[in-house]
Amino acid sequence: MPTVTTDFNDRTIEYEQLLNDFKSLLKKNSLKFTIQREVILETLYNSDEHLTPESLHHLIQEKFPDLKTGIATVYRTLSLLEDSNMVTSLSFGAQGKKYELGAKNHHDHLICTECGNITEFVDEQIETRQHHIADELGFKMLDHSMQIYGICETCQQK
Amino acid sequence: MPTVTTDFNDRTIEYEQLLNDFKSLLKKNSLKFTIQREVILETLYNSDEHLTPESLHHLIQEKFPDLKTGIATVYRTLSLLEDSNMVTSLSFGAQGKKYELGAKNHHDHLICTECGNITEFVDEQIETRQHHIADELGFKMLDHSMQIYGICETCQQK
DNA sequence: CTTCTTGCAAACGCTTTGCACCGTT
DNA sequence: AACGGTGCAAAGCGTTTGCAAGAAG
Repeated sequence: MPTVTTDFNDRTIEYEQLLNDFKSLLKKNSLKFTIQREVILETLYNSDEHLTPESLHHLIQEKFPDLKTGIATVYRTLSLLEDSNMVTSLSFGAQGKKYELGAKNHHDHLICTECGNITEFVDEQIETRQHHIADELGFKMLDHSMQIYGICETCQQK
Repeated sequence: MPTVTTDFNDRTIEYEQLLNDFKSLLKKNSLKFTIQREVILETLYNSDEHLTPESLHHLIQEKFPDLKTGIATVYRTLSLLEDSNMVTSLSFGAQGKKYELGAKNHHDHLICTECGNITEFVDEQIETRQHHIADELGFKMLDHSMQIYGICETCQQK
């Protein structure tokens, strides 16, 4: 073994925590831990992209062709994960949703209207204000999402 | 004529401006001004709700049953209005979009996850930060939307 | 009279569901 | 053994489109 790669270790530990959370969640609800469910979680974890159910399905078919995972299972698992707040989604009208693991740090999104790419950001001032606003208006805040739409640097140069 | 009702006058003037904008838009693109298009704009204007294409269609069928406006026309007109930035939409995954006139003052949304109702708000601090963020990340900002999800006062009491 | 618009119905694309078989517990 | 999960194909549902008839310019 070469010298320890902290990055890799961090990722590994993070993933195992995630996997354990998932297993606990399943147990708590008398649901079963299956290979398909694990592969979906793992693929989400290893992707830096925001994935559509379809693109997630494709990734899984490429990496684990033997499993023959059906798209229905991908949808069912994503719903399960979203209901338990392990993943979050962004909506795109009739074009569906894109999903990402919610275990990552919270962040908001800059979406390029030309190429569809998504850049993440966090701004503490905005986070703080959101809590103030919900309080003022009598809402019990559960979640929030913010998207800035525009043209990214790359597309501006075209 | 009775004494002037400023509220009514404001609304009327506002609507006529809107209608003129719409007519200009159509003319500029060699499109035609039809009764259906006018009725869609008017119904959007007279609604305080965020409307789905379906609910907008229902409203129109109730108020103008003789027109027999088809849902396809509602969709086509909403797309037209959205493309020209006269209306804005909120996405709800596969459940579609809700539309509102964009001519109103800009605002963000508090969405109740229990009853689905939408409360509007504006916060200048957040508006300002959004511009800063887009600038910092090299985005040419075109638009943005922010939603806070939570449980509204009414639903908390249930 | 030309061109755009409309309503209708069919097509579409993403998502959900019913079912028989299979895997986990 | 019992119970939930899976893949498949069909159904669902909101949205879009092709087309012939109709209205606007």
